[in-house]
Amino acid sequence: MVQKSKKPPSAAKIVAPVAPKRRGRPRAYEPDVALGKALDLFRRDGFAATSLDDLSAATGMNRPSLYGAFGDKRELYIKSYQRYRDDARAAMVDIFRADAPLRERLERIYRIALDIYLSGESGPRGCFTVMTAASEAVSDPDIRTMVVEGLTELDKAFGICFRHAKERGELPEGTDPASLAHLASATIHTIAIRARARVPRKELEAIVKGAIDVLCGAK
Amino acid sequence: MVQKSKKPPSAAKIVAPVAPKRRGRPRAYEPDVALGKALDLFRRDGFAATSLDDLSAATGMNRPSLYGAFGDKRELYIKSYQRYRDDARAAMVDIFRADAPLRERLERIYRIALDIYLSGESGPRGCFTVMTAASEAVSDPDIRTMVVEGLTELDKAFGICFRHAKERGELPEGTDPASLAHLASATIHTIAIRARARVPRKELEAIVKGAIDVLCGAK
DNA sequence: TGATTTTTGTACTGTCTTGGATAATATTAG
DNA sequence: CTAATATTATCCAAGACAGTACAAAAATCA
Repeated sequence: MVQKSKKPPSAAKIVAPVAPKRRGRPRAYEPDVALGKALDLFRRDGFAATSLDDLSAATGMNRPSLYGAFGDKRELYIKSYQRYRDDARAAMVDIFRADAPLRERLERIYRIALDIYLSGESGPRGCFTVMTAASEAVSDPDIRTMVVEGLTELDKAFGICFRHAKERGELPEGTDPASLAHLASATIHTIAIRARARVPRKELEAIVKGAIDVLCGAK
Repeated sequence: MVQKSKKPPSAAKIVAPVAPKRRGRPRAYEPDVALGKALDLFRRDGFAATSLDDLSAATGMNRPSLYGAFGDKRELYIKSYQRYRDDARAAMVDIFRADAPLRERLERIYRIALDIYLSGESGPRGCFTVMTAASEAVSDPDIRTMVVEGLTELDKAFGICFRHAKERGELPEGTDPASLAHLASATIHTIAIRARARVPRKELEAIVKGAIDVLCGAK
């Protein structure tokens, strides 16, 4: 009922990005940008400290519209988190798939991570997973599942990186790609936390540089 | 006024743990254990989601007593965080100071970290700094300062570890102790996050083991 | 004993909170 | 033009919330 099918089951799914001629009064908001605003709020203040009034003000939608579009607060939070993960994945997937030397790939991944964590008008926004979702994860099984998925996805992506590098001889024979992958993920996590504490980008870049040196087996 | 001197300025500071014969009605609570209960709540639910009623119920103190003893909610949160840091430091300082081989020191540190993060009746409690304090750090300068202090303190402790190890020849000549220290801290952070997502101890121990292998330059 | 001091217990205030009910509005379908 | 439909805008209800006022209670001091 909440998410009722938006169209009568038409023969073919039309992917028309424009005017499917909906029936009633037109929406005064764009769901995508509204969700983006909600994401920004949740990311800055967390679940509990973000009120529906805040969300209403930020999205320009009034309360009933919010409910109609996204469900209750928790559903909106989860949809925001999904959006965040989708965005983050989209920003990194090309680099993970790219056919570049290990060091270059790592440099590019961490540069993007820093961009994500440090952007934001009212201070660095940090990582949704680390800053707010992980907190909710203890008490909310659905969020917990998403967090675990996100963590293992990152581990795996790094894992593939290091395995490739080892196969190409970029890494010494004895190295364990899985361990290096976990350390690479850990570096993501530590800079997310430090970014949130307003550690300046220069320092974070130094930490990243040191980590890359170790992970690439340089000296 | 909040923290008024508890005794009339006596000649010598008496460290008597018993009955200094206070004047009025005796307290029905012990400040230390009450603060511990408050810490547990804040750690589980974060600042915003923890209400004064919750705190009142958990500590057994009623609202006015809470205010009298610890100040308002934010002050109580900060005092809880200080308590957490004191406890964590106390649990690790001996190991950091101990004169043991690098690998053994790391193993002991991480074992204690896991104990801290995984304990708790209603699920793993995670790390106060990572789970809730870092979130508040963007908007609250005082908390931010405490978080940064905590992070750098850990970095430094690990830094001393690795520098010692290098001086003793436990590490190859080219290694950079500061980078290894940051990776050791990052490992602390990553297990704190994963613990909160209810990743089982076995897996966390495997991650730690892999990290130690890399950090000790094994293989 | 009576005065003083400190803490407790109860009750209160005004604000904020989530979620929803209702009516007005804007569009399409026939 | 009329009916159907989807969205908006306004308002409301019930409860949670932080913080405080005030009197009763329990101790020490003189």
